[in-house]
Amino acid sequence: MSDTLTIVTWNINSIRARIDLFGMMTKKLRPDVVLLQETRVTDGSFPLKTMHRRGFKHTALNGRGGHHGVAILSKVPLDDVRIDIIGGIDQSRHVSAVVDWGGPARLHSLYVPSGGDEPDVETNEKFRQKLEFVDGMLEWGQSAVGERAIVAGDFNIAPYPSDVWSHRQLLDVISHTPAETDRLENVRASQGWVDVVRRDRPEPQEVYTWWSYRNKTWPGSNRGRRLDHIWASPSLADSVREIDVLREARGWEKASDHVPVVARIER
Amino acid sequence: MSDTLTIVTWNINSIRARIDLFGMMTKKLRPDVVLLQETRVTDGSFPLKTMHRRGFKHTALNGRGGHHGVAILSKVPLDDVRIDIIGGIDQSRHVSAVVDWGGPARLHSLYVPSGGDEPDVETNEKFRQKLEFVDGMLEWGQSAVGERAIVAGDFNIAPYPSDVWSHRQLLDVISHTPAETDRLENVRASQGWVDVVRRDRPEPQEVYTWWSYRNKTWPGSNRGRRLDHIWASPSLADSVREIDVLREARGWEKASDHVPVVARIER
DNA sequence: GTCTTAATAG
DNA sequence: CTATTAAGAC
Repeated sequence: MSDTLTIVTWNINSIRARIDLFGMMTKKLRPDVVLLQETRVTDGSFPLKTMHRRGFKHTALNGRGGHHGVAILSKVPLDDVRIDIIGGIDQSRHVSAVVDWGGPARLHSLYVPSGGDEPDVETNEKFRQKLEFVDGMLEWGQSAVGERAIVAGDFNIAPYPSDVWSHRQLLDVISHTPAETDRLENVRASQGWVDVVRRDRPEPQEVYTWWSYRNKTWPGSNRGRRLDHIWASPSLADSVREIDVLREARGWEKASDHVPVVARIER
Repeated sequence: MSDTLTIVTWNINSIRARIDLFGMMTKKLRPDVVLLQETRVTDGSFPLKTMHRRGFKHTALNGRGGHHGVAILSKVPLDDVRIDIIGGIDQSRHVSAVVDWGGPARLHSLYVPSGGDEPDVETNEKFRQKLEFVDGMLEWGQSAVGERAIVAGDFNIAPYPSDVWSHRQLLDVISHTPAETDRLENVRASQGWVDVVRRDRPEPQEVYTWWSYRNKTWPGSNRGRRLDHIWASPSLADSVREIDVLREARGWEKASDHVPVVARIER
């Protein structure tokens, strides 16, 4: 173990269907801790043996059935595993655990609801739930930000103009509507979370972590969005360095539509 | 083209899922004509381009949707393609075509219904249909046997004691019940078809062409059955030589539960 | 487009 | 156990 702790967050879109891609990712990035979203597997069927074989001996799981599901795989010990219900939505969208890295630091794997197709809370229950989830983060994050903490995962929101391939064309598309981006930015700013990716690659740099499966938008037209995020609490933010987006993973055989995002934490 | 025409019959259990195994088979056996069953694909989605690339430029298809389906792939011209409805059961279970091999010879690819689980015509509609299909072969085969002809395929019946791993234990198991074996043997004998596999490997030699996916019966316990057959009309039988069962195919990665059966026809 | 589950078939 | 289809989710 060196003097940096390498953390990866990745919406892997089924850990079972992409267990080999998980291996390719670890070979490439050598992470100490991996925060996964959309594992799509109940805890009992999670491929723990494979993970152990690959050195991830410490795990925190929160999966249930074919949808959603989050997990933390770690080479360093995980303490005080916790599952939080955010915004009253009980759907395996959060798990966290504490690592000892220059003192305790809590790592949260977060999976915000996607929100369906129509950005209308009246007609689209899923969109309403998504907003409720982000509203729920207002209270939830208030206590989380008080620790040395990282919140990382698929937020399903691209908050800034350079987080999408076309700000104008996506203003009415779920993930980039003001109803979402305003709420998310309010959570972040009011609590003091540092969006470390944007800190190191400030606007108007384009940063994307997701490219749709539908339409062959990748890599040609590059119609991506930055849906995956790493937030650091103020007390930890200065130790977070070397942010990276593993863009090439979108081109792998049988790729996830999301790519891994990496950060390294100094001790 | 040499002086023998190599014919293979194979229940491939999805041509799309096993297109690579089809290639392995052809590399191994170098067939001129392949009679397939359980192709599980509509004609429009049949991988014709791949077949053409591999030299099978002449095809006769009868598939419709996710189940059943038969086909003939050939390196030599196919004439007078015909689809017969046998026993009134219209389920893509037959296709035939004529090759010119020392005169015209009709090759039939046949897929007899499996028959479900309970050997009871009262409670099991599928079993009733299976018996109706074999009864239908009585009339159908009468005209077929008048030509120089091969009828090959998955008959889903193991007619003789040495066609199953335990005659006694399978007497009440569909594929080896007297209701089936008596009917099939009656069709064969009354019309004069030559079961060329049994002619060359007479009882009590064990010959199996199928090993179940359920339970790991292969290769250890060798609980197989001879469900796939090659029958020759009297006028052609003497030209049929070098029967072989490609047993090793059951051990291939992602194998079909049936293995290819080969015959060579002299000109 | 790419997964999941479930039902259905073999 | 190994396929298929269909629905639903993302």
